[in-house]
Amino acid sequence: MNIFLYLCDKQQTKNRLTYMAELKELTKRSESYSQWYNDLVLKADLAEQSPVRGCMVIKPYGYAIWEKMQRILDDKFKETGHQNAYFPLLIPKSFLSREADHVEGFAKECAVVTHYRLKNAPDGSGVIVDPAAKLEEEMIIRPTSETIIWSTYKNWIQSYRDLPIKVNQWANVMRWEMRTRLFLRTAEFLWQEGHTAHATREEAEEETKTMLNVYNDFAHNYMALPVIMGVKSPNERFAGALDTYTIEGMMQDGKALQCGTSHFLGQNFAKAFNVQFVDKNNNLDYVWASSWGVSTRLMGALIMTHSDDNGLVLPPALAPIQVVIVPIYKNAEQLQKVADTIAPIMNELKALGISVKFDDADNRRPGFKFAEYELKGVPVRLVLGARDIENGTVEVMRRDTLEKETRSIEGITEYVKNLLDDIQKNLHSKALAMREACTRTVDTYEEFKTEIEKGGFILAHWDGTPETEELIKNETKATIRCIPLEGDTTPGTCMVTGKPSARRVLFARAY
RNA sequence: CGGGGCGUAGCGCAGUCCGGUAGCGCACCUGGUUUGGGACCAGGUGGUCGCAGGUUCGAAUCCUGUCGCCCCGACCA
Repeated sequence: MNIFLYLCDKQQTKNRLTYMAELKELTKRSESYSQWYNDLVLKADLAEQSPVRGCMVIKPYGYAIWEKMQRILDDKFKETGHQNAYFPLLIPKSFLSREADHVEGFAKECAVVTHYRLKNAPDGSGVIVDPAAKLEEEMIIRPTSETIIWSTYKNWIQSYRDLPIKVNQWANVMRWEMRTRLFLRTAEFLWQEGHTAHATREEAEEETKTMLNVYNDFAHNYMALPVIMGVKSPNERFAGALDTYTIEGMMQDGKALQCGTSHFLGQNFAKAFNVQFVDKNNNLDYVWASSWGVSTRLMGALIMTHSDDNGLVLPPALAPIQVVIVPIYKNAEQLQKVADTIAPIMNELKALGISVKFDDADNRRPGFKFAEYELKGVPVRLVLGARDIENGTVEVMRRDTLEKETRSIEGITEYVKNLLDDIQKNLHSKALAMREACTRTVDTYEEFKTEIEKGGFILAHWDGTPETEELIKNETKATIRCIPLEGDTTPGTCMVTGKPSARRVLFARAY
C-alpha cells in the first residue's frame, strides 16, 4: 500500500497517511501533496528554487541522479545509431513562425532577447539596457530546437545518400511557464532532444516508435516506473507533429505525468524549412522527420512514484550511493576494528560495480545517519558495530520496505547484490500494483464524473473527436493521456455522445 | 491578470492590534559527557526588521508609496 507523507520543518517526519484505496480522501489533500513533494525535494537535497523566477538550482545529489539517467539513455541512443551534437541557444524570431502549429504552441511562453549591450545609467543608478543596442531581429531563447535544427539540416541534406540523419542534443531549454514546480515544470530545464531526418515516411515512423520503446524500456527497467505507452489525441499532440507518442506514468496522488514523448513530424518541418532531397530515381522530395525528448521532469516522476514516509526511495539502478555502511563505535579503536572488518566487503562490492559509502563521520550519531540516508533514498544500509564483530554478523536494511535483518557477514556481498536486484524489481511491482488498483473502467459519463474526482486512470470509450475531448476537459479537468498501444482493443460507444469508439482510451487529471 | 498570504540572523518563526534596549528554535563555533533510530550540558558568534519617504522625544510596530516572494485560479506538447 502506498502512503504519502508530509515532512514538517522539524527533524521528525510527521506522517500524514492516506491510503491510496481512500482516493477520495486523497483528492482533498492534493494541496498537502504538493507541499509534501516540494519539501521532500528540498530536504533530500536534490534541488532548490533559485532567485531567478521559476528557475531551479539542481544540487549535487540531485544532479548525480540525473547524470546516471543521462549516461544510461545516452548509451541507448548510441546503440540505436544516434550521434550527439549541439545547436545554438538563441533562435531568430523569424524561424519560429515558419511552422504555423509550432508557433501557435510555443509563442505564448518564449523568453525574448531584444538587446545586446548594457551601459551605466546617466544618473549613476546602476546599469541599464542600452537603447542604441537594440537587435534588428529579436532572438528567442529556445523552447525546443526543431526550428534551428531544421534550418541547419537544410544545408546538410541534398541526396538520399545524406539520409538518415540521427542526431541528439543534451541541452537546456526555456519556457516561460506561469506557475512552476521543482523538476515538474520549471522555466528552464535540462533535457535531451533527438531530431532525425529520413527518406521515407515508414522509416521516420519506425524511428518514432523505436525511440518510444527506448524510453519505455528505460522507465520500466531503470526508473522502475510502470509507464503506459500510447498515442496522444489531436488535442494533446506536439505543436507541429502528425503523431505524438507518449509514456504516461501515474503518481502516488493518482495524477498522471507525461514522462517522455516521441513525435512523428511528417514533412511539416521539412516543408517549413524547405529541406528537400533527391531520391534514387532523381525525384525531389521533402524529408520525413521525427523528434523525441525526455527532461529533468523524469526526476519528478521518480520522486513522486516511489517516495514514502521517510523520504526519497531510489531504484538501485539510479541511486548515486547504492549501499551505505554506518559504523557503530565508542572510540577510535573500535572504529578501526569496524573499518578493518568492512574493508574487504567494500572492495568486493565495488568489484561488482556497486557504489558504496562508508560513513565514519564522527559529528553525527548513528540514528541521525540512518534517518538521513533514508531521506536520501539509499537502497541498502549496512550497520556494523562491536556486537556484530563479536558475532560475525552485520545488520542489513532495505530502503523499499524498511525491513532490517541481522545476517552472517559470510556471503554478505552476494546477498547485497541480489538484494539490490530485488529492490529494483519490488519498486516496479509496487508501483504497478498501485497503478492497477487505481485504474478503472467506466462506461457512462455520469460514472466518469464521479470516478475522476477520486483520481487515478480511467479507461473509457471516446468518439475520437477533439470536440468531445474538449468538453470532457472543461467539465472535469481530465484529459486523454493517451490511446494505449497495448491492452483491451474492444470497440464500443463513446460515453458522452454514444458514437462508435474504436477502443477504450486513458483519461486522467495530469500535472 | 484576478483572489489570499508573507518579507525580522544561514534556515524556520514570534514580536506589529496597543510605539519604549532585537527575541525564540534549528544550524554554526568552543569545551565536556555521549554514540545499535534524528544526543545532552555549559558558554559563544551572528540581524541598518525588504526598500523609500512621513508622523513622533522615540518606529520592526502607525501612515503613504514601492519592490519582491509564496499559495489558489487563469495558463501549461
